Amino acid sequence: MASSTVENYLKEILVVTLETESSKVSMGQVSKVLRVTPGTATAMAKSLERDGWVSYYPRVGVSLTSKGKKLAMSMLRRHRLLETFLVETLGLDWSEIHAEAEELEHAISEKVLEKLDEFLGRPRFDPHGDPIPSKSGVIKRPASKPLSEFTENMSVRIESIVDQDKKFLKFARKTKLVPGQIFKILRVEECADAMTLKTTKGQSINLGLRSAEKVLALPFES
Amino acid sequence: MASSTVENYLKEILVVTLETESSKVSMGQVSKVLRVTPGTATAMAKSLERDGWVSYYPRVGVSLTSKGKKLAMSMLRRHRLLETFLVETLGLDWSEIHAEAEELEHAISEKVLEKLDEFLGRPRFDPHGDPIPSKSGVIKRPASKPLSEFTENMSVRIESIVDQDKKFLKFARKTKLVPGQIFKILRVEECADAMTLKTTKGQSINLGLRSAEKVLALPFES
DNA sequence: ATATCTACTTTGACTAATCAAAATTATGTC
DNA sequence: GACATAATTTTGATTAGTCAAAGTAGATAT
Repeated sequence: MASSTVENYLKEILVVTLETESSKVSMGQVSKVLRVTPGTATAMAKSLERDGWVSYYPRVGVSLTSKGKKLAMSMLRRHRLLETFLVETLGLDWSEIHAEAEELEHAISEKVLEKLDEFLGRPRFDPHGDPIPSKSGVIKRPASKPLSEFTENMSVRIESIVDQDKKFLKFARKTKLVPGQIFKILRVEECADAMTLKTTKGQSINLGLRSAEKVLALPFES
Repeated sequence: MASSTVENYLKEILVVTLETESSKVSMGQVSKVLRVTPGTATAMAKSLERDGWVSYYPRVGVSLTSKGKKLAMSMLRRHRLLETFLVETLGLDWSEIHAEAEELEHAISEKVLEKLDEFLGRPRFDPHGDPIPSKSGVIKRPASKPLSEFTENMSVRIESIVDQDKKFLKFARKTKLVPGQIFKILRVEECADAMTLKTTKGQSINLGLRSAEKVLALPFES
């Protein structure tokens, strides 16, 4: 049985793998996302390898084995289903569900998860718009890309917010920068490092490009 | 912050305290309910005392401090609310919810618990019929007593099943020996160590006195 | 009152997970 | 190519929680 520490390492390694689209994750990245010292990450890499969760290439990084990937996917599924439950059923605030799900995901059994999935109507996306892996570990990621990569006059549908920073999530919610919303891109000012969006109702938002990178969207044909 | 190990020790100490109605719980009992060696229980007693959760009287036992009792009550509340949720909302089987709640109770935050309580309509009893402590830690226990202490021709209302043994719970469910049910006591045969009950619908059950001790009931005036 | 038994405590050892700080190895610059 | 810098690994130490086995204290019995 994997401890919740192990589950966390595997899940975060998977998330970084998906984000960077390279199979090996460096110890530096691991130690950063898990907020441990580099030495701890190295020690953990060895013990994860010993137990068959990852392959460890000294001074290069780790990559998930198929056993490791399976567990990591299952963690992602737990996390996202729980987030959905917390928002949809219990009405918790969008900005606070991440930490809650982070705890619960280690405690919920497959059986309960299955019932929860059923109860929620087998949702395919969580409240952030991220896809929920299926029971068998398949994940369908729509080809969304950061807002910062769209050009003027395009219409977009927000898919997800990459960042988990509380303040940013609060801001995003206030300005309706949430999954499902449609925006038109009014202006992109590369030199001023900013872009202006408009909702269908006419409200406009100014967004720094730094922030725009954290918001994934799909082109929207109206 | 208390670890989930500490939470478990405190909760079980509280349960034993309530059951035996004596404030001190011996190390033997602690080691038995927590399934650890006696040495481990002693070591833990010391560290619980160091952190102010219990008072430890060597060779006698431990008793909860008010701080310890508060946390233990909160654990009991979590446990029973979660069991209620698992049965009422997710439709899990009565006999399997204990173990599930045992895990989840350490992961759920006060905030989520509060929302869950609201969602469930602030229930006062869990599916086993045990009272759910209020947020402030108050527990109302009706004056129920074991079935074995009732006499012939009395009508009783089942309040709770003390035992957590899976097989017994399965049997109890099948024979409708569940909280809320009304039975009439047909016969008590002290010498044969058995009693016979009858549901309002006329079905009868034979129960050993050993088992009858595990079923708490209230007198029922029809 | 002494022997015995049972419950409890102590001791020594182990694993998982962590940190700090020192040692090592790549990487990049001039 | 030598040297500085950044990333990684090693080493030594700590804490929580556990067990096995040896030691001790109280209670019980004869």
